[in-house]
Amino acid sequence: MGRADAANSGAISPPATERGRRTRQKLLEAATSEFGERGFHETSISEITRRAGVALGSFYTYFESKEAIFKALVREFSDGVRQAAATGIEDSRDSFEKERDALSAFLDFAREHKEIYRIIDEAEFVDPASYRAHYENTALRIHDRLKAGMVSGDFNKELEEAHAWAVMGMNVFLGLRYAVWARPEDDFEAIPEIARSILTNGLSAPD
Amino acid sequence: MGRADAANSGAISPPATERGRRTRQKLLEAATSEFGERGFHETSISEITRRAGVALGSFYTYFESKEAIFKALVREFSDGVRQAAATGIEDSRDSFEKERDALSAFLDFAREHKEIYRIIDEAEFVDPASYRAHYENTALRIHDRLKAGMVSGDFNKELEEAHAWAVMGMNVFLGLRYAVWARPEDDFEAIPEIARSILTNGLSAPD
Amino acid sequence: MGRADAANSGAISPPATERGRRTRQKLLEAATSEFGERGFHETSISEITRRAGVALGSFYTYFESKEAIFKALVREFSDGVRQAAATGIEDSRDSFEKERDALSAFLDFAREHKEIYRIIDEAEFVDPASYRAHYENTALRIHDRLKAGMVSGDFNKELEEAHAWAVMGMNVFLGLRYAVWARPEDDFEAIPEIARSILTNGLSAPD
Amino acid sequence: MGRADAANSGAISPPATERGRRTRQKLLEAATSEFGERGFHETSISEITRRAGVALGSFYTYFESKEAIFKALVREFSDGVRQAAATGIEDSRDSFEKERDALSAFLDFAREHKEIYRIIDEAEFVDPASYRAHYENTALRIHDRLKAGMVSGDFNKELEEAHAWAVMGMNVFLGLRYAVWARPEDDFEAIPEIARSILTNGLSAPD
DNA sequence: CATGAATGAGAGTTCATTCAT
DNA sequence: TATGAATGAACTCTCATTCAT
Repeated sequence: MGRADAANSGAISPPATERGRRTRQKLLEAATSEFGERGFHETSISEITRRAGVALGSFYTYFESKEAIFKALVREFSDGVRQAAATGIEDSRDSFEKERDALSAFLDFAREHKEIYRIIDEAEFVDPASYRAHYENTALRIHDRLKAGMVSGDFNKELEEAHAWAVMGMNVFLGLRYAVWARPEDDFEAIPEIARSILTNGLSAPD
Repeated sequence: MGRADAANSGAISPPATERGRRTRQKLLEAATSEFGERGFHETSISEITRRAGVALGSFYTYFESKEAIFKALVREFSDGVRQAAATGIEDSRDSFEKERDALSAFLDFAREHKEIYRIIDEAEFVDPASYRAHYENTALRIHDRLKAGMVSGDFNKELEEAHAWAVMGMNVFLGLRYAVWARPEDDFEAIPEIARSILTNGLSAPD
Repeated sequence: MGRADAANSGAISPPATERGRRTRQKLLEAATSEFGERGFHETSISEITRRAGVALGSFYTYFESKEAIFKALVREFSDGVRQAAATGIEDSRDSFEKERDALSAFLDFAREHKEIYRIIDEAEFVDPASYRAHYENTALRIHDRLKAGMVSGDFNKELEEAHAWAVMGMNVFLGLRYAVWARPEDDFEAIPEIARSILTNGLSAPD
Repeated sequence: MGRADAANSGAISPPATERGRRTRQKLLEAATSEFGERGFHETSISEITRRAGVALGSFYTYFESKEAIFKALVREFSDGVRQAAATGIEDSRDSFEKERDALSAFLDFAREHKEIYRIIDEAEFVDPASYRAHYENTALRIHDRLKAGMVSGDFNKELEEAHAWAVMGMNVFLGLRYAVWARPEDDFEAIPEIARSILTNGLSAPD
């Protein structure tokens, strides 16, 4: 495979010079903004290059196609989410705190990178494989945390994949509402704790 | 309203004949399939009309634009979800059952109308207002059920809007995984009960 | 020729009923307004029928094509101009008055039928033969008046076709400026007299 | 201005290379011929590019739309008329000769650029503002000449705007008849002198 | 590496006209 | 006569991609 890739005539090698690296980076940043603001189909390569301040033709020095730069961004954001969560739970003291802190880190990430929703969501149409991979990988990681919590005794022993998807869905929609569609009156700091209480007690009234 | 509509010269009036009604319906069905299979941007009007078995120009007898038929479908599906849930909870005996049954009805609906995810999700890009309206309205309805459950004593008195979004996110992602991305080995009948247990006890291990 | 026309399968016969006559008239009036406001190409048959309050298909009961109704209007206006001028000079006492009164009648006609310029001018593109015929016929009539004035001794004996075109151009542009593009501050009643003075003395300073 | 233009993302910047300048010029020439022969609505962009020998898409590298290239041509011709007249009267010895020579230059220009009538006349429908501007500016320039003739004592002191429009109309229609619709038997060289005689003595018989 | 002109397939949309009712 | 649905050719415009400089 390595050789096959090298043989792939249209393949693009990483920039060899510092100047090239900077140009590539400017393109990625411009694409993030444009895709985030207008979406994939409403964005043209020429808008990306204009925003990046480079010539139209230069785009193809760094990316094979419009899809290619989009995929690169999806991967970048997918990684960003993973890392944010991983870092966020380093100091958590139990499994419930872990889930709360993972959500909290995710919300922070989403607030700083508002484009993430539009880019990952649009992957459903532009690059379905990335889209599915992102959510399946995320679910796997959550599932792993659930398993750890089962072992530690915090969580019910019967949890399965569906629980991981339920937690993920909760997180994603809380992010949609309180990061992307945040309103001035929202107390967004309270959200992670709300999620934790749901995972701890569900919605039940106290006995 | 009547006059304003009449003044809008390019506006489209509902079909005046039975034949017209049938043609419009055929177009809606063809569009559902095409948008569901290929997505909005990969679908051309001519594919829709070919599938519907009418001439290209006939499309514009019934819809102002590609966006317009898409919006009509989003509204239709958004309504379908609402109705499915409403019907599904008619016989539920308590608030927890209501949530379980609503999810169950939604999963059934999604399994029958696999296109719904692609169409509603793509609304984020094609018609953001519908997309947001769909989720905000759905959250409102869930919130209303939560309030009813608080009054009835089933639910914790502290539930708020965020809880509704959490429940909605859980449902949406369970639908994504177990209706849209269902695998043969899945026991999808068990899903609603899993959701109910989360809402009842969270993920906690029994005391 | 009469028979040949009758044999022409697509040919349209004059309305047989009073109702038909009224519908045809409504179409002509609607077309006058639409062509006058938007021009030939920006006007669609459906706008004409909507304005006339009849069904789209009914248009073809009365006119063979969009060009056909346009031609009918050009002819109507061309005739209107001819008649207005003819009536306007009935009481004129000499050849100079005749020209003044013809212009005056034309200006009145154009003020009442503002659409005339757009319709006759657009004939240059829609039906060049009518356009040319209109101006050549008008020039011929003016030329005839010039000849009469030469015979009566009012006019210089050397006048020829070019003089007729010059007079016509003067009239047409005075109409453009003082009927179609009239400004509130204009003293449009003075215009015919100005034209007469030009035809009488040119622009020369008095000796 | 610079910044405003740059901000207008879809705006078209002047060709940066010599090759670009040539392509733009070829398009203008092809458009002149096509609009002149068929008119604006009967001409398609693809006919223009075919005649220019460039690809369809290249059109939009240089012009924003079919209207845009048309406007550019109207401006060009409007300018051409102005210049032709200005040059034509450089050696005229009095005000009457000036008018004669201006007309003569205009007739020459129109004979060399037969498209001018169709293009300027069609502006009435394609870009009414240019059409009106062309004639109002032309009338202003004629009016200025009339004023100069009043000061010099050649012309009657009472001349006003209407006289300018009358002169312009005369010229335009003499051009229509003797440049655009010229006939073999016409003595077109005599036309400017005829116009001069009208401006000198009107149509009156000599005393 | 950078530039920007050139390409052309492909899309959405319009609308004059026809025709079954 | 009147209706309005149906037709499909034709058009303008977009834009990802290529390539000569």
